[in-house]
Amino acid sequence: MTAPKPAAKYKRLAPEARAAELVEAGLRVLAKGGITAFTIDNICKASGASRGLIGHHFGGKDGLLAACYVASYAPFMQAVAKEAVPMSLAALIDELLSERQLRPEGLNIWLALWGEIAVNPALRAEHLRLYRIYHATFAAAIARQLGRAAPDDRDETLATALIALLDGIWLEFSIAPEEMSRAKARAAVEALVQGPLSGG
Amino acid sequence: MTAPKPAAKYKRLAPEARAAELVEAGLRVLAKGGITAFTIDNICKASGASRGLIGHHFGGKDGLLAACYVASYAPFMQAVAKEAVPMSLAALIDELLSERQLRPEGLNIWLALWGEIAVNPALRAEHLRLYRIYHATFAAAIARQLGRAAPDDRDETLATALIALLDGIWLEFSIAPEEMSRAKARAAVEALVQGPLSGG
DNA sequence: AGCCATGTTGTATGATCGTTCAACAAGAAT
DNA sequence: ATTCTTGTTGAACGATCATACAACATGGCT
Repeated sequence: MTAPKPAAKYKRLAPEARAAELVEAGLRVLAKGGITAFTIDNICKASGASRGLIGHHFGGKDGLLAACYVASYAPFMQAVAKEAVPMSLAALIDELLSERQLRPEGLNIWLALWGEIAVNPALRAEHLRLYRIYHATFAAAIARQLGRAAPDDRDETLATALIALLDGIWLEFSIAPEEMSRAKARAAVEALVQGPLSGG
Repeated sequence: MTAPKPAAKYKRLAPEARAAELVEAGLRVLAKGGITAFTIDNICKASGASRGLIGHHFGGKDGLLAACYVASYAPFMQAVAKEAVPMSLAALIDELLSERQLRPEGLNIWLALWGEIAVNPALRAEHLRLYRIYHATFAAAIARQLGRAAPDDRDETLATALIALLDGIWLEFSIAPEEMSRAKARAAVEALVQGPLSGG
C-alpha cells in the first residue's frame, strides 16, 4: 500500500478566480434575498468559502457589493456597447427584452442594487459612469434610425425616455411578474415607440 | 408659590396617532438610509419614541414596513382614484410629475420598498392589489381620451406602457438626479406619448 | 382624590452583524 | 525534499440587531 494522500483542506485559487466566485455567490444571494440578505455569512455559505475571504479580496462587504454591481451591469454593457458594429435600435430593444437580459433573478439583483445606489455615493458614481455610456449608445442608435449622423436634443430626449421605459418594464417584471410578461413588454414598447421613431 | 407640576415623562397618544407617527418616522428613515437603515433603533430615534412601541403597535418591524408601504402608496392612489371626477390623461400625468409626487425623498422610499416587494410575499400581495387599481385608472383615462366608453386591449397595453414609463422616470430621478430633472421627465413622456394618443 | 385601563418605557436576552488577525496549508520554486 | 510566498481558515471581538416583558406613568373616569 502506498501512503494515503491526505485530503486537501481547501483549494487555493488565483485571486481573480476567487474574486469571481465570491461575486457570483454575492449575486446569487442578492437574487434570492435582496440587499437584506447580503451578509458575509450568507455569501460565504453560498460560495463555500470562509469568512475571512471577502475582507481579504475586496477589503470588506462594500467592496464586494461594488464588484457585484459592475458584474451585473456587464451583460447590458456587452449587449449595448458594440462600437465596431453598431446595432439598430430595434435590435437593441430586442436584445434588452430577450430572455438573455430580461430575467426575474437578474432583476431582483438590480432592484437590490438600485436601492443601494440611491444611498451609497461610491456606487452612485459608478452607476453614473456606466449610465452615460448606456445613454449615449441609445441616442446614437436613435439618430441612426432617423438618418442623422449625430444625435440632436430630440434624440437625447428620446433616449432618456426609452431607457426610462425599459427600466420601468424591468421593474414591473421583477416586482410583479404576474402582471408583466415578455410579450406584454414588447407590446408596451412598440405601442409607445412606433410613433416618434417612424413618423419622424 | 404653587407646587411645581412634575414634567410628564412621556406623552400618551391614541393608538392611531402613535401608529401614524411611527409610520412617518419609518418613512423618514427609509428616505435617508434605505432598507438597510430601517431598524428599530433608527426608527425610534427618528420618532422620539421608545423601542417597545413598534412591537406594541405593529407586532414587529415587518408590520411597520407594510404600513409604510401602504402610506407611501396613498398619495398616488389619492391623486389617481378620484372616481367621482375622473381626470383627463394629461392631468393625471401632470399630477404624477408634479412637485407633489415626484420628489427624490419619496422615491428613495419607493426604491427601498420595491426591493422588499420583490422578496417579501406579504408586501407583494399588497402591491398587486394597489397596482391593479392604479392600472385600471390609467386604462380608463386612456379610453376616455380616445373617445371610447371602456378600455380595450390596446388601451390596457398603453396603460401598462405608460405606468412602466413613469416608473422608469421615477427610478432615474431617484438614482441619479443629476441626469433626470422634472423638465426632462415631462419632455420624455411627451416625446413617447403624443404619437399613440393623438394620432389614434 | 383615588382608581384603573392601557399606552409607554427601557433593560435583558440571544442571535447575528462586519471586521480583524494569528495560525495554517497549498503549491510553485528551488 | 525543502523553502517560501501567499491564499485561506475560523475563532474572537465588539457592535448592533429584533424581540420580549415586567415595571411604570398617563390621562380619563368616577
